[in-house]
Amino acid sequence: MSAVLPVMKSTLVRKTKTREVERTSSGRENILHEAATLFAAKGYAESGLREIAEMAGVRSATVYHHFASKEKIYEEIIRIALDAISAAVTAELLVLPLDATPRMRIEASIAGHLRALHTNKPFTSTNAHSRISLPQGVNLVVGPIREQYSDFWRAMLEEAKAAGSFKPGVDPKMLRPLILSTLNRTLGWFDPRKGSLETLTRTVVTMFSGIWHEPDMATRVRKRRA
Amino acid sequence: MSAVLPVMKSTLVRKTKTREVERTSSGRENILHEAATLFAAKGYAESGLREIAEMAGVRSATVYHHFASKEKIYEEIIRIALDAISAAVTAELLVLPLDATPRMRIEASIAGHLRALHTNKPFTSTNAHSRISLPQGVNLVVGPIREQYSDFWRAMLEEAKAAGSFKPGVDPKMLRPLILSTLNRTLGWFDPRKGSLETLTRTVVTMFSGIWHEPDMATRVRKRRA
DNA sequence: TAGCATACCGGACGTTCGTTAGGTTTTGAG
DNA sequence: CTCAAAACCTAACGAACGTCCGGTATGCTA
Repeated sequence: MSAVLPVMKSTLVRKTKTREVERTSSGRENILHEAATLFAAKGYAESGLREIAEMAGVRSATVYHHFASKEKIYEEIIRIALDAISAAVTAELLVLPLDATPRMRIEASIAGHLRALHTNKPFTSTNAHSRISLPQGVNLVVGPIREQYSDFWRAMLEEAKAAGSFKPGVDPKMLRPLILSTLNRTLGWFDPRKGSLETLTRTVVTMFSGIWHEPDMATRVRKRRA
Repeated sequence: MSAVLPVMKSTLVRKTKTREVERTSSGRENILHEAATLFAAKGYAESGLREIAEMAGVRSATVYHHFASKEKIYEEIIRIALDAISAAVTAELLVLPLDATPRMRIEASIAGHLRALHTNKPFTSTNAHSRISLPQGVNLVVGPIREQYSDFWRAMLEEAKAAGSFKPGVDPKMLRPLILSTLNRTLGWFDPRKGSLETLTRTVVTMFSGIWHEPDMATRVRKRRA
């Protein structure tokens, strides 16, 4: 029995534009990107709307032409981040053979999660920094989406546990928060200019190899789609 | 050659009181504790001074009788957290035999770090949440203290690397941020009422055992001082 | 070219923020 | 009991916050 696929359904409602090609860096997209960069660097409360507007080359009133409120900007950023992560994980799982072991699926998910984090950095960093006390309304919308992704990991780890994959001494209930928090925190220190994403992934997977019961091959080469 | 001991010297200047027994929950200590609890729950910017004061049963002006500014409160909280962590790690290292291996010292440090985190939770949580953009003046004072603790870990990991303890495939430069961020993040999800600190420590140490070259004994019993 | 939706702006609103001046109560030593 | 220091208060300051109103520029469609 394979893990749930796709990991999550997309949460972004399709834009109701009839035709068009999405002009490069439209006002709205630009504001969104600059806001994400600011939120990632300074946090939500420390980033003023006038500062966001200035970064986007716009006045603060203009922001309200594109977004209903500061909270809604935040909410959309986090949804983009979560969508990117689940899409990357899904893609990574799709290239696995059908008879992949739980361990192979977990390690593929780790690779996908890490890749998504560091190729959407402003958005995923905003998401990672926001564990505590989102402005209430945001958590109501974003909470269930996060829970959906958590459930995917819970199910995958449960399979591994049922298959007897874990070494005695590890508490399986702690693995999901341990793994996900470790991955997310790489956003705070990993610099792609000083080390490759492949090295990071290999180091993390090797480090986690302490949880597995069988020795297994720890450093397999992983294929990537073009 | 053993790792640096003590880990750090205390950064708290002794209170210049002449005698006294420090009445239980003095105004100042109370404000400090409530502020730490609030910062840990909601972050720095989201915690207003009037809210801090109210939690402490005091008016906001009174806070300024004990502290020069909101930033100074923050700064002191983080210093308390860092002092507690380095004290616990030092204590854990002191009970090791003199010929302890690098691996034993690292695992002892992990145990000490985790114990300090979860026995000073409001303070250490505030410290862990504050990776990004402290109010500038705070980072100037707190940055070097953090760097001192980071240096301790760097030196310890360097010893292990020199002793050839690490499995090929792991990038030693990534180990310190990987380990420390994993430990610090446990503050966000570990609930001491649902699992013991010993189980957490054992799971983490076992998980990290993937980095070691030799099989070694992964689950040793660790002594604790009375 | 006329019409219209979209994008943007100046300027203000009410609120909350960290902070402070100046006055009152509490406390403990002599 | 005296009296100074410590602890606490009320009330306000200017600044910055998120938000919004009314009006102007822009660019596509017909």
